[in-house]
Amino acid sequence: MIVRSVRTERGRKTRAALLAAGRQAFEETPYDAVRIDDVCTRAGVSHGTFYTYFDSKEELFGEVAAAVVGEMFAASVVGPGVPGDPHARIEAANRLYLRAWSANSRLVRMLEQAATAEQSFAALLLDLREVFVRRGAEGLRRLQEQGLADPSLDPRLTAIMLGGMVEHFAHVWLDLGEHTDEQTAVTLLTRLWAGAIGLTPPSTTTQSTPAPSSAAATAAEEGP
Amino acid sequence: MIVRSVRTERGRKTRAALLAAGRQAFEETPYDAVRIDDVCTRAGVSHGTFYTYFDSKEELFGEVAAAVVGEMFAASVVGPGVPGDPHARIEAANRLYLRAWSANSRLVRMLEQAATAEQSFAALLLDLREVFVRRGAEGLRRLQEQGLADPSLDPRLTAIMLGGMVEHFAHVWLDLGEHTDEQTAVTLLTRLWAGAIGLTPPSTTTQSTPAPSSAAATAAEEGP
Amino acid sequence: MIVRSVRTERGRKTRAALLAAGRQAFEETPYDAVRIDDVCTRAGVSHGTFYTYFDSKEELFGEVAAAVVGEMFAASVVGPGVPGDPHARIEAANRLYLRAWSANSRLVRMLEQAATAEQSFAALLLDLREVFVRRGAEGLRRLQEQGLADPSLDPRLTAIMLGGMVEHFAHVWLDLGEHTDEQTAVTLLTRLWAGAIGLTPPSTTTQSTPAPSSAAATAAEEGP
Amino acid sequence: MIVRSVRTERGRKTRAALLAAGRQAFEETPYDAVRIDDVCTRAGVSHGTFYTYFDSKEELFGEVAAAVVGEMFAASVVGPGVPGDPHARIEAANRLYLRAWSANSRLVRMLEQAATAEQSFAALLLDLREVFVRRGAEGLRRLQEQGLADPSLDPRLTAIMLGGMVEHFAHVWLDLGEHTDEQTAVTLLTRLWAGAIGLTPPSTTTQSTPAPSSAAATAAEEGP
DNA sequence: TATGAATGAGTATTCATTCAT
DNA sequence: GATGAATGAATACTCATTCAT
Repeated sequence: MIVRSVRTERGRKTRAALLAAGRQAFEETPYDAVRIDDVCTRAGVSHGTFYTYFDSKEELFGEVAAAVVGEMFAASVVGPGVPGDPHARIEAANRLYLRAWSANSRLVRMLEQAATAEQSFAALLLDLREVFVRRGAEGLRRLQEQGLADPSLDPRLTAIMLGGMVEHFAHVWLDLGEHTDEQTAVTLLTRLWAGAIGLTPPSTTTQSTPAPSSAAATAAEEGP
Repeated sequence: MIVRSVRTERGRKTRAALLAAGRQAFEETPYDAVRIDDVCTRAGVSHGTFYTYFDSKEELFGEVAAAVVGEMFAASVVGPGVPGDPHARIEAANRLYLRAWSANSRLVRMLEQAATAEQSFAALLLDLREVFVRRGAEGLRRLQEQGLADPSLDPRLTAIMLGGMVEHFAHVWLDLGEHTDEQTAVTLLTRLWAGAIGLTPPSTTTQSTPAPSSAAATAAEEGP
Repeated sequence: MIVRSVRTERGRKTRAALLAAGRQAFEETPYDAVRIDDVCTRAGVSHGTFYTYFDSKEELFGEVAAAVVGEMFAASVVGPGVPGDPHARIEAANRLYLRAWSANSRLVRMLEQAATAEQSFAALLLDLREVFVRRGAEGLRRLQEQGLADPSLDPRLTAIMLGGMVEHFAHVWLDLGEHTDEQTAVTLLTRLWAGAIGLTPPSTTTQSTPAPSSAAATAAEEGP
Repeated sequence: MIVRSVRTERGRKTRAALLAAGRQAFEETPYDAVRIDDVCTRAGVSHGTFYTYFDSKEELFGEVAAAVVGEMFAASVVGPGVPGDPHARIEAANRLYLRAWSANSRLVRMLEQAATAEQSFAALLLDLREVFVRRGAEGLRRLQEQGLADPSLDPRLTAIMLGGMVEHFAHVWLDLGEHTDEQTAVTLLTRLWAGAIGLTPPSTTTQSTPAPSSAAATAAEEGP
């Protein structure tokens, strides 16, 4: 079976079922504990059928991971209508960041795990991280240019560190069970982030608006 | 072999060899890929001998992990002779923090992985994290009391987030190959940390306040 | 492979081959010495295939034993056309009894052995024994009602003892190599059995009593 | 260690401890499940020590079995003062027979099991059985000579069958949990035995004694 | 395409036995 | 003699993958 491309409607459905079943399985079960039989059972197909569509568990996981990463890319995009207030924009970005990582926490962990064994997964992971890093660095650079953030900070390294703070918190919060609510977490992450980059206090910028977060409600288009 | 307690010098050496070999193996190989026979070969004993000292791979890993966690506890203690300057003390703490996690990055990742499957490992991991969180929260609280840090920050949550930033950076830096040198990393982490908590710049503060140095004297063994 | 039900003809054949091979192996080899690989080799399948149909050696043995017990149940039924003469009927029953136990002597011994370790086997064994005990007790009770046997004998206990005599003799005869021929054995067992229950000699009784033959008609399918 | 004969007092004690521990273990545990380590633990010696006294588990079991068989030989001897009444003498013999087999039921079963694998054990078992068979055949022959039992019965085969009845009942009674008390069992076994060999009813012999069993109370010296 | 039976490499684990101390 | 650490042969079992139907 060399031609893996699906030809018929029926085949497309089977493939989709296997992918969905695989994603479910990888979310619930540690990587090595995921059995192809489990996936097939969930998908309602026989074991032999799996190999019509995938060469191995690795290939299946690769596709699942790529799909997840694609979703995270999409989710990370701050939509149009972002307020001008930098603080509100950072908050909006942090909320998206936290949600994106929270939604796929298990699978990202698994991807990290798989990355230690397979080069291709490591590359996928780096790609994923790079998107967030670039976005963060870009936002910081813009603030620096506007004279709103400490200009001596290295944008890339700073974005890695502060982005890592958010990403890591998503893990601690969801996987390790640290108790807090999203609003509290986002607010604090944003304050720390703002303080860390020396963001000129909103008091100067938004003198008349005591509630930056209310402005954030209609926010977005791009990260900080 | 029900009695697992080692009775002779020879036995103690063999056990130590197995532990050392296990640690090596767990550092180099993904958890599920570690074979008991690999460990035995490294330790220079037959595989039957393994079961004289451990019941399973899990038990071996448990001991290895406990040892690593113990080392990290020890390494996280900021020793005496630290300068009284809060900024310098944060930097010292961050350096220790980064080194502690860097040195055992692989094993901690593995512990996280193992924690998803075994409750006991999850508990060990929480203990480990808690020590660092407490230390961080305590340091922040002291600075707040001294009027040197933003008093409105929740100490625990802030410590989790900023500690996570350091911990996560250790991972990105070492495991994912982000290029930078330790000094640059520590300096930046410290600046971000200090900015995040609103640490009053030393130059301004230290002049008129004799407090920091005297306070530092009684806090010499604790991080920020 | 959770679904153990066989779906195809091929599967049914393989399963049957494993059962047959297992029965052979258990007949030739002490229980603990039976290797799953031996069974697979006899059945001409790889050892992986074994686990498609059975979870363990115990499960295989359970099915083999159940089959044997089923056969013994069937073989113990004294068919129609048995003479009405009680003595002749006891003889017929003893012959069947002896043959049934002789044919499966090894497997029954093995079942006894297995029963010391596994509760389910003990239950199977008790069931098997109970069938023969009931049949014997029932036959005796009928003879007692007809005034042909000592009415003071406890039917159940007597059946256990005399049945045990036959069962045990099958073992001594076949497994321990006591030399004699079946006819001699059956004749003697029958004389002892008849004497033990005080069976009224047929010559004396049958003449004036039309009962035995009529009674035999309704007891044609039951042993003594 | 070629010389296995024990030289010192200490050695004799250790050996005895191992034998006792082995007997206990073999009584409680199926043959293959008996671990040499168990035996050593019970005996309070280290594993290595076992091999100072025995070559293998088989050798140990051989000695244990020989000791048990020796005891059963001894126990089977009906002591002096046996009453002349044949019925009482049969009862006394049956009681001894039942007790001897009951006391060592588990070990005899194990010996049977071991006999299927090792020739030497089979021989030991045959020896044991032979003693009881001889004794039974001899008793029957005597009764036949005295005109008290059916002279047409083959003494050896009859003794095997009736002896088997007792032996087998001991097993069913003790190992399989058939409920009854010893007195009931012995009385019934004796009645069946007596009836089976056509023993001339006591009424002829002990006219004035309506309670044969009371005479049996002071019985014994030899079997029937 | 789908099925599910067959395969066998790979791994953990047990335990009798040996041997240095 | 006694100890207990070391050995490794023997075996059960799993599961990804192949293949005939």
